[in-house]
Amino acid sequence: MKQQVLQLVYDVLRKLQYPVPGAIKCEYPKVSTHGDISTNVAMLLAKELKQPPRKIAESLVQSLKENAEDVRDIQIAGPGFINFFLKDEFFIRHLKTILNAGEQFGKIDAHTGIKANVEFVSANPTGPLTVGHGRNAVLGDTIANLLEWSGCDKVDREYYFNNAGRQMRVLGDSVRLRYLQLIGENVDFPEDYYQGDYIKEIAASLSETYGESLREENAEGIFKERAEEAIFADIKKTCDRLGIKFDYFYNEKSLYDDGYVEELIGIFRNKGLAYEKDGAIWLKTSEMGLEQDRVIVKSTGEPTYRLPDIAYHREKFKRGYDLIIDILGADHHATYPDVLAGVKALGLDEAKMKLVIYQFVTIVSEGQPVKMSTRKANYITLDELMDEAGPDVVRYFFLMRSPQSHLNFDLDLAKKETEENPVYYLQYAHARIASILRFAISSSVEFGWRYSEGDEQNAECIDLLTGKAEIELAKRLEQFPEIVEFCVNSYEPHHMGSYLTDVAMLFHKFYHAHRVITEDRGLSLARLSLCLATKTVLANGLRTIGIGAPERM
RNA sequence: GCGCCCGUAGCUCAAUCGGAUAGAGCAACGGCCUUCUAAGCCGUAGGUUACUGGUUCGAUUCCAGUCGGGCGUACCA
Repeated sequence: MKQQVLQLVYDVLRKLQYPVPGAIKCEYPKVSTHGDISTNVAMLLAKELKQPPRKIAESLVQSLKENAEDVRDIQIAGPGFINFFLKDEFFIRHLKTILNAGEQFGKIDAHTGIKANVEFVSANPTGPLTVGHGRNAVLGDTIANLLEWSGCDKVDREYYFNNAGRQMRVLGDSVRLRYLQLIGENVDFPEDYYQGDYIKEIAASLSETYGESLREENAEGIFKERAEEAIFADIKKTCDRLGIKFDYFYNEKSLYDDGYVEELIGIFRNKGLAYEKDGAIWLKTSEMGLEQDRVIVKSTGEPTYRLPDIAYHREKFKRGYDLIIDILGADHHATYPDVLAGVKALGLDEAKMKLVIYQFVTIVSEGQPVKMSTRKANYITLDELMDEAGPDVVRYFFLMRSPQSHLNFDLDLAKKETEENPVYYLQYAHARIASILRFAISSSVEFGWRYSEGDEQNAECIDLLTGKAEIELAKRLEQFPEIVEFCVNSYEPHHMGSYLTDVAMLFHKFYHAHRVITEDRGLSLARLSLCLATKTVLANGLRTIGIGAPERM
């Protein structure tokens, strides 16, 4: 509706031959006495027209009124806001639109024709996913969901990993040493090796299968392979529990095997953007707007991470994506400018790339922050979290806050409980509606009429909804598609959570104010329409953030 | 030192990219179940938006500075 009002404003401005200011805003006022939708046009025009805003507003209102449907009144208030009061019937009749759209309600076309790639998690297979990865995983998956809801032709979820490198060598050697210990060798286990129990488990399974025959094997062979295999299986299982399925697992190694890294060095050289110094190859990032040049190949001949990173993003462009999103933790923030500069230097359109940075997660247990380190095995895994709280709660916790805000994850709260948990508030509203519908089917006969699913679609009596709680709820439901759009455009899914909480709250209020099933068939059907529309919005909204909508609780 | 993020109720966080009287959840206090789910509802209390200045009709939001916290600042990823 916001869009329609905005359009109306533009039309009237043109008609009256007023200048059209750049950033006209329409918004939902916080207070109901300020109407349903409010615009700041008059204030924006004040300077240009050299007239007081309220006077300009007055000159607009008449014309606005003549051209507006569904509008009950237009008022001028405060410093010069123009406030639109919409007819209640508009919102009530809109319930039918929601019911007709059903599972599709909230799908928008903001990204029609776009092929998107969302890269997230991307943890190397050195250990189980921890709470830190959880925020990344949930954020990435939810943004992908929202892109699908906003009309993308295709959204690929991608996991980028590296199974070469030093980290992985240490991992293999950690398994090897644990294995040797198991078969009775007296070896030291270095402190900076991977300390987690999962290493011992992998070693144990190796000793079970191969006995002592691997005594002379080196770390890079079967030890590393088995570790990678086992850990990746574990990671995928964890993601699966969270409801996350990747379309691609992209191995950094393939960039070398396919010659893309080598090719990229050649391109930079040909463009005169790379040079040798001190035995290393440098990229002239200083000429690309960055502070200093960066090494892309070390003097040892080994590339630094940024070279394959650039090659990787180049591949994403080649694969035809129009939107390339990276979900990165704040600790990786510094790596992005290099990639961006590299991509730009290649003549690719860096505007297609979007970065979503999220701040760190602090686990709080018994009031104390828990320090975590994968290597030291001092961490809480995502799986443990889900064991205690369930996937829905875990997802919700990670999505409650804006990405740029530090997230305090209260372990005791997440573990402990059910009723203190905000996510149950939403789910409860959904389950409650489901229960009412069951009741309607089974018991309406006792009230002198019969309800079966779909009857509410024909409720001509929908205009019987006139209570304050009913109107308020219907108004909020109408905004759902705009919330989807807002979330996807800002890459901030936490707004969906607050919106749904608000819908749930308005529903609970309605529930306490009005009885749904009564002897009055018309009124009952009308209220069932409202219930069903609410259920639709809750279910669809929960689907966008990947949380279940239970039929009973 | 420099760069990015943050500082809002006792606690954890919002605030529709500059709007009107800054809002939720938890915690505290007082009410509401013989009627469709009390995992709920109603009410009370809680604030100089870290601080100082600036920009304008208007600032939690933008700019400068100060204080405090987090993360970076590699020929680690």
